Amino acid sequence: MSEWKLNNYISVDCVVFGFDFEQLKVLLVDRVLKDEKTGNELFSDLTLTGNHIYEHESLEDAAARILFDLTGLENIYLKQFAAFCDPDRLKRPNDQAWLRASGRDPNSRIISVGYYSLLATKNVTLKWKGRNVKWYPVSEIKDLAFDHYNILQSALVALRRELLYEPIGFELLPEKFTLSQLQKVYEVILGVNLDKRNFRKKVARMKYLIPLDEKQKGVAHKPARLYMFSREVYEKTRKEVLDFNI
Amino acid sequence: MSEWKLNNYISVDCVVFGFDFEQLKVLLVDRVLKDEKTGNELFSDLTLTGNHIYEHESLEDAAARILFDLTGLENIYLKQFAAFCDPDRLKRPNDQAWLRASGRDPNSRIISVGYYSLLATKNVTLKWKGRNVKWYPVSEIKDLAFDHYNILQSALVALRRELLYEPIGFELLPEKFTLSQLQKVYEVILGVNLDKRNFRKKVARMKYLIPLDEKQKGVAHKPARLYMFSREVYEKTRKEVLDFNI
DNA sequence: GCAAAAGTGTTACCGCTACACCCATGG
DNA sequence: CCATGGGTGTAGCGGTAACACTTTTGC
Repeated sequence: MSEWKLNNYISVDCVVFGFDFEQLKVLLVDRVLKDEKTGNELFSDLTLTGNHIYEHESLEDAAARILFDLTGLENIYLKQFAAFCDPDRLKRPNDQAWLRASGRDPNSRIISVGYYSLLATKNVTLKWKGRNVKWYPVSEIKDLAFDHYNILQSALVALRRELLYEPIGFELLPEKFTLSQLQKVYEVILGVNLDKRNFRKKVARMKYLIPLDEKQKGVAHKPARLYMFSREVYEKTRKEVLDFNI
Repeated sequence: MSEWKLNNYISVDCVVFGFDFEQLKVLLVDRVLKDEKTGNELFSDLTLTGNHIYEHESLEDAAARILFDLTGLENIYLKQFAAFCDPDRLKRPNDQAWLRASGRDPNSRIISVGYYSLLATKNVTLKWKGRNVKWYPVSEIKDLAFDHYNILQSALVALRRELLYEPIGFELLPEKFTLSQLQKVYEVILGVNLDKRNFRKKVARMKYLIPLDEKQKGVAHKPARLYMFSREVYEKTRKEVLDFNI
C-alpha cells in the first residue's frame, strides 16, 4: 500500500459555500462525458468538488487539500457534516457510464464524507485540474450528478443549524465587513427578514464583533463602519448555551 | 461481490446510550485476546458495539441491525453524528494484535461511521454473539479500544447539542415517565442543576408532552403523574427556532 | 409519624419585537 | 439635489431565574 496512492473506497465531497453580498452560492464542476470514438457529447451535468483520500491522509486533510487546489486558500472554515454511503448512490445511468469511462469499477461501494466550507466569493480565483469550476446560486440548483444534490441539501441543513448556534456568519465575508453585510448572510441563509435595529442590538452584545475605526470607501451612500471577528475575545467570553427546549 | 458479504472497509460503530434514572450509561463489549498456543490472556479491554456493513446495506440499516442484535429492539432513536477515518485509528499495539488474531489486515484503512442511540436501560436484555455486553456509566470510562474513546466523546458532544435543541430527552425513558425523571435526563447529560418549578413551566408550554390520568405505583412518596410524548402533536405545533446567536 | 419526592406561584429582570426618521456619500 | 443605504431609541411583552412550603404515599 503506497501512501501516495488514492484509496478506492473512501472519498470526500466539499460543499464550498460562497457569498457575494447577495446570494448564497456553491462551487460546482462541469462533468462532460464524450463518446470515446465519435467525440460527441453524451451528457453534461454538474458535481460538487471532491476526491478520494490518499492512503496516508485524514478526511479533514483531504477536504483541505481539495479546497486548496480549488482556491489556493488555506485555513478556510471547514466542517464535516455527514457520511453518504447509500448502496445506490452511484447507480444512475450517467454515473455508471462516467465511472466506467474513467476506469473505475461502477459496482464498488464508495463512501463519501461531506464537508462544507465557507468563504467570500470576492477575490477568489478558481481553478481545478483544468476543469470548469464556477459559482452557482444555491437557490437555482435543481439536480446534480451522483447523489450530490442530496449531499448539498444535507449541507444546507447543517449550515443553517450551525449558523443559528455558532458565530460563523462572518466566515462568508471578507475579514472586514459591515453589519448590513452580516445581516444579509443571516437573512439569505435562514430565509427570513431581520430588523436592522434589533440585529445591531444583538451584535452589540457579542463583544467578539469588534467595531473598527475604518469605513467603507467608494460607495454611493453614507459609508458603513467596518467590523471584524476576534476569535480571542470569543474564546474568552463564550458561555455555554443553556436555553434548551424540552 | 456477494450482497451478503461484509464490506472490508466500511464499518459502523454504535454508541448506545442508556439511562437508569440516575446516570447516563453506554453499552460496551469485552474484548479479550488470548495467546493462541497457551490460552493465556494477553489483554482485556472494552469496545463500543459495531460491525462492518454488508455490501447491500445502508449505514443506517447496519446501525439498526447492530442495535437489534444487541437488544432485540426496533425503532430505537438513532442518529449519525460523525465519520472516523484517522490513518492511525487502529494502529495501537493491542488493536493491531486483535486485528491480526481475527484474520484481518492490520494495515487496511477502515472508515467507521458513528451512530448514537438512546434507550431506557430498564427491561432491556442484552446479548451479542456470545460476547459480554454491559452498561457502563459514561462518567467512569477512561479509555477504550481502537479510537472508541474518541468516538464516545464525540457522541457525547453531539448528544448534548441535540438535547439542547430537539425534544429527545424522553427517548432515554420508558414510554410513560414522570417530569422528575425527564428533568434528571437534562441535568445528567447537560451537567447542570435545574429548578423544578421552572422546568415544569417549560414543559407546560410544550404541548407534545401529554399528561396522563395515571400515576406512579409502589413508590414510598407521593406518586408522580405520568407523561408521554406525542409525535403527532409535536409535528403539528413545531415552529422554527429563530433565536440565533450571531 | 417520618422519610421521600411531588407539586405549586410570585417577583424582578432581561432580551425580543415592532416601529420611523435623519445622515453621509457619490453621481 | 437626489438616490442609496447607514445609523439610531423606546415601549410592551414574554420568558427566565430565584426562591419555600404543603401534599401524598410506603413503611
